Amino acid sequence: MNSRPLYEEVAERLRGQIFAHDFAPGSWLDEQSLAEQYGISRTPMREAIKVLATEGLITMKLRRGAYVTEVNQTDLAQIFTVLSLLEGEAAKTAALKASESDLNRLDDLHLKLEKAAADRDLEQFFEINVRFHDLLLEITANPWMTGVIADLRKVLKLQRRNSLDQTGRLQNSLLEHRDILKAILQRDGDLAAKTMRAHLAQGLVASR
Amino acid sequence: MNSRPLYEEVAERLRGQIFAHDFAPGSWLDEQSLAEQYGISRTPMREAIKVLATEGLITMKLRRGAYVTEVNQTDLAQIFTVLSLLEGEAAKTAALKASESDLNRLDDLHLKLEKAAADRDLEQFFEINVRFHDLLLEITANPWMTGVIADLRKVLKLQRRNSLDQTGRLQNSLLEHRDILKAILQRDGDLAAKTMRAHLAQGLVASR
DNA sequence: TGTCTAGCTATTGTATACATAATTATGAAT
DNA sequence: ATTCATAATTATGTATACAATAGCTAGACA
Repeated sequence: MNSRPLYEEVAERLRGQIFAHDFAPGSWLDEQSLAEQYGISRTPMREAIKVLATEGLITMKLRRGAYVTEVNQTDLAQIFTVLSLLEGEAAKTAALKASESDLNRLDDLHLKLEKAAADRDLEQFFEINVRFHDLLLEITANPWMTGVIADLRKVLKLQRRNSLDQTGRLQNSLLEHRDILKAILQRDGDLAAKTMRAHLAQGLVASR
Repeated sequence: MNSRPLYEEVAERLRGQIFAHDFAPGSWLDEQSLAEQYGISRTPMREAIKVLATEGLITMKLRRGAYVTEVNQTDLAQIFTVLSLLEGEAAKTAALKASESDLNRLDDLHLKLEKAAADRDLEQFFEINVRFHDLLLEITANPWMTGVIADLRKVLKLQRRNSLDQTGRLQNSLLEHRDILKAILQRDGDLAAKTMRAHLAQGLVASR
């Protein structure tokens, strides 16, 4: 009756729990008790665990089971290096090939971001922020790039405490977004890439 | 007794068969008969299939089983776009931070590449070529970048017929490698990135 | 009291059995 | 002959059962 296999739903739910830090990085995942909690058998739970392990969220130890992956500061810096490069390129591509309607959508989203910032609505700001980045990827229309970025962002979510709540980070993030949008509206690809890279570099600093 | 779980060995073996085109892209993978062929039960076979599916080599269809992923020309172009960017950056980083001993190793490898080309030893040329690219990644020392590149290269291997056997491709590839090495030895990061991107762009053209 | 060994337990790894849904085959009716 | 409905088959999805090993506990001996 379900529209998708159980192991996928389980994988998604488990992912959510890991992102929510229900399980701390490094902690052991008891597949038996997890299966009981979810009200399923071990089989789909094991398959879901394999998926998350391949994604890098979980680390398998031979005959010792599954552990939530720990990412250290070095990992974070290296991941941000790759992300900056990719999202920078996406911003550049978007600047060059966005349609007029795309630009309107970007502008519209940014307005909502400004509003969320003015309202000091962190939750909302965070969500719109993600949508802005996603829209750039949508305009870039390279599913493989989008996929790679999504994978890396997943790993980031293991560690990153919401860095926007740090003093001034929200305001700075907004300023950076303004620069990015401006560059794109001017169709200045190189500037778009540069401002995006700077934006993500700040993200790394804020995550320390 | 085994040093690693069965599903991992199965995943590796299955990957190899897919790369060897034992199963054509788009073809159905009969998990039951595969398990019989491998002399194992369906359970580890299913777990291995989940791993390859997460890697993108296999596509799951609900209640229809597993199929070898088909990549089309658009996919290839998009993947090469991302690869060029990443490997270009790796070449740049390598040019800037390689130690003298690293440079010697690169030079040494390239000499072997020249020899393989002179001998018209395609097998050898292909292998040294891969080692050269890998060495650049090793010098760059960003495991996450290396991992992303490895993932994308896996998907490429689904489709790419060995493009080096095309007339003149080997010779051109060698020339491109010369340019890359020269840029790195001169520690010209931007030129290294540029020549590497050009090299991969040619790889895409050759794969058509 | 400390340490080494033996076996015990808990958990992973693997196999088998059962349930369910999709495709194909069969047959009847128009 | 073609089409639709229904049954049979087959493969996937899920659960349970069995096997094997790593780590722990307890007991014996120094």
